[in-house]
Formats: sequence, structure tokens, C-alpha cells
Amino acid sequence: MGEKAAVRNRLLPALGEVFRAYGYEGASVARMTAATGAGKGSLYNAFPGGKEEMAQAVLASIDRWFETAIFQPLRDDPSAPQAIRHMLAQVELYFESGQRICLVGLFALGDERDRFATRIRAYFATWQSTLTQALVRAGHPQPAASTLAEEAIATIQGALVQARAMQDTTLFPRALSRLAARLITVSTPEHPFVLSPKER
Amino acid sequence: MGEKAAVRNRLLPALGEVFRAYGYEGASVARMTAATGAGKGSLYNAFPGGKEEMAQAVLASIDRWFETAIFQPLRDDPSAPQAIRHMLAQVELYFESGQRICLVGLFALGDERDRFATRIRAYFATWQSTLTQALVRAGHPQPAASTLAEEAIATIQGALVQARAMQDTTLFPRALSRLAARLITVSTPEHPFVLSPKER
DNA sequence: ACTGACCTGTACCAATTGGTACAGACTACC
DNA sequence: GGTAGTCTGTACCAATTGGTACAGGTCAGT
Repeated sequence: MGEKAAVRNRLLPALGEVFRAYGYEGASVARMTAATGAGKGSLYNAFPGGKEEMAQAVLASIDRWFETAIFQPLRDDPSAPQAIRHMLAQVELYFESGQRICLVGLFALGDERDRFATRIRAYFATWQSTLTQALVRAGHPQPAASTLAEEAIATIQGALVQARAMQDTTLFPRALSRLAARLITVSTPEHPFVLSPKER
Repeated sequence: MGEKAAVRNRLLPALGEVFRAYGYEGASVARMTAATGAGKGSLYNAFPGGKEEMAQAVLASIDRWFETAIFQPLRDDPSAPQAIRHMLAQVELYFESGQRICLVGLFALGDERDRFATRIRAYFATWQSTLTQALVRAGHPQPAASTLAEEAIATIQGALVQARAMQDTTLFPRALSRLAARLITVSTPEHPFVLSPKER
């Protein structure tokens, strides 16, 4: 049955928040039972692989969310500028205006990076390549689009760190709106220059 | 006598690397004795406050390093553009071209942020204000300079995350050289427009 | 109603956690 | 060379760690 899968999906959000708050090492089983309300038995029944399987499942669910909410629109939306705007809006919601951090980014920083290397790398690589595609369709020249996508992702990750460090709730939305100005051009295929709205 | 202080300073680098690798929660005393070569007795003699005091001392030593190597030049160097170039060069060295992460940024992400809140905030705030100063002296108009400094710091933090995630050793230096182009203008006080080298 | 599979709380495990106690080694100063 | 103070390795502590075992409960299909 998919019953076990249902239980897992019910537990995943709370598990994700525990990993976010305490990191991989700091996410103890006690904290997980407290956060999920589920007993140890249930936890280990749903995730026989223990902590590692829980983290893998959380990362997989994050992947799924980004895939449908962000990557697919970037690939498929007939209006690339709208897909990019949609990405920024979804990012702002997902990270709760910078109050919530990126678990993939957190895992990338520590020792646990190696354990989840392929998934972490895939998250960043897919984001960059789909965003690059959309930027090209939005009128950016090829090589610049790739660089711009790389910069955009770094800016998002960095702004999350910075916002938490400064405890400034306005910082992340500000960074995103500056990004919007840089990513979304008013160019046409015949006139592919990058102009911020202010400059026209 | 500064003997105890000397011992502490000798232990600090290794302790810093343990915190960097495993985070605050994952930095166990066993790992610290292994990394420092010092016994438990020595460790607790040098840092009676235990783990928390060790982390505080490490953060303080990072503060000191940035103060002398980066913040003071940004404030005092008669040539602001040179101070900014110096900052980027020092940052590249300090973070080992992106192979080493920013401990302050790491602590900012987790639960331990609250414990070290003032120090973490001061690190980011001082960096931004001294960089803003230098940017103004380098010819950027006031409000834009502050924004640009904020963006620069976010870019550095984000690129560190991204570089580790992608396991790409070229990414961080690339991000820094793009930053150089954005931060260092060829303007004069009478002609304070931001022009990248390519555009002139 | 019976059965079989699944689910879950409790008790338990060895190992490790951060931290303390302290005996002895070392050192500097008289 | 004695002595006071500082270091440091070892043994130890209660608490917590991730993980297992399992008895009982729940719930479907028959």
C-alpha cells in the first residue's frame, strides 16, 4: 500500500523544519518526535534507514516542490519573463520573506554535503540551467544568461544568510526585487539590450 | 600572564575548522581534542566555559582578522578602489577560493544564531558600513553605495554556498571578479556614473 | 468474528555527549 | 632546591545519542 508513503508525507514538513533549525547533526530523534508528535516507533517504521533516510526524503520532497513550482514553469511557460517573475514570487513565499532558510544550502555548507552530494548538486544545477533557459527566451544573450542565472542563485542564497544574520525581515524581499530588475529586461529579439525599468 | 591567552590562540585555528566542518552542534569535544591534539584537560583549562566559550573565542578571532585585514583598509586606505580590490583579494585568500566556508554565515543559519546574535550581526553590519564608506569614496552616489555593499556581501556569502554545493572550485573566484567589475568604477567626483571597464 | 498485516508507544541498548575531579607533571620565582 | 601555581592526561559522571525489540493496538479483507 501507499499507506506508509502517506505517513511519510505527513511527517516530512515537520522533519524538514527540524533539519532546518538544527542542521543534520543537531537534528536528534528526540527533537523529531517532539516536532512531529509521532513516537519513535512510528518514525523508524516510516523511515527504516533512520536519520539519513529522513534527510533524503526531506531533500527529495524539496526537489519535488521546486520542480513543479519553479523549474517546470521556467521551462514551459510561454512567457519567459512571467515565469521568472513567478519564480521570484514563489521563492519569496517559500522562504517566508527570508525568515526560513534553504535546507539544501545549509547541507551544502557542512560535512553532510558529501553524504547528499548528488542531490545537492542537482538542486543547484537544475535551478541554474532552467533559469538560464528562461533568461535566453526572455531576450538575454546566451553566455550572459548563464552568468546571470548563477549570480541570481548566489544572490538568493546569500540574501537568506544575510537576512538571518541581520535579523532584518525587509532585506530578502528587497534583494528579490532588485533581482527582478536585473533579470527581466524590456528588450525585444531585435534589440536585446539589458535595460532596467529605471533607465528607459 | 598572557600564557593562557597564548594557549587559546594556539588552539583557535583548529577549533575554528571543527566548527566550520560540523557546525555548532556537531562540534563534539572528541573532535576538538582530535583536531587540536590537546587533551580534554587542556581544552577546559583554556576555555572554562566549554563549547560556548570556544565558539565565542573563535568568532572573536574572526572578527579581529576581518577588522585588521579588511575593515580598517576600507576605512583608512587613501585609495578607496585599491582598498576594495584588496578586500576582494583577501576574501579570496581567506575562503581559499571558495573551498572554505564562512563560519559566521553558517552560525547565522542555525539555531545557534540567537546565542551569538550580537557578534554575528556586528560582523555583517560592520562589513556593510565600511564597504559602503569605501564605495562612496570611490565615487558611487550615497544611496546606491549602501545597496551595492549589501549586494556584494550577499553575493560573497551566496557564492560560498553555491561553490560548495556544486563542488566547483572556479565558481567563487569568478563571482569575485564579477564583483570587482561592479564595485570599482572609473568615475570621477564630477562624473559619478557607474561604468564597467568593458563599457568605456 | 477471525485473521493477518501494519502501526506505534515503551523499554531497552551500547556508544557518545558535554562536563567535572583530580593526581601528577611541569614551570617560574625566590 | 623548595614551593606555589599552572598545566594536562585519565578516570569518571549523568544525560543524551541513534537505533532495536517487541508487545499490544488498529484496521482491512474475508
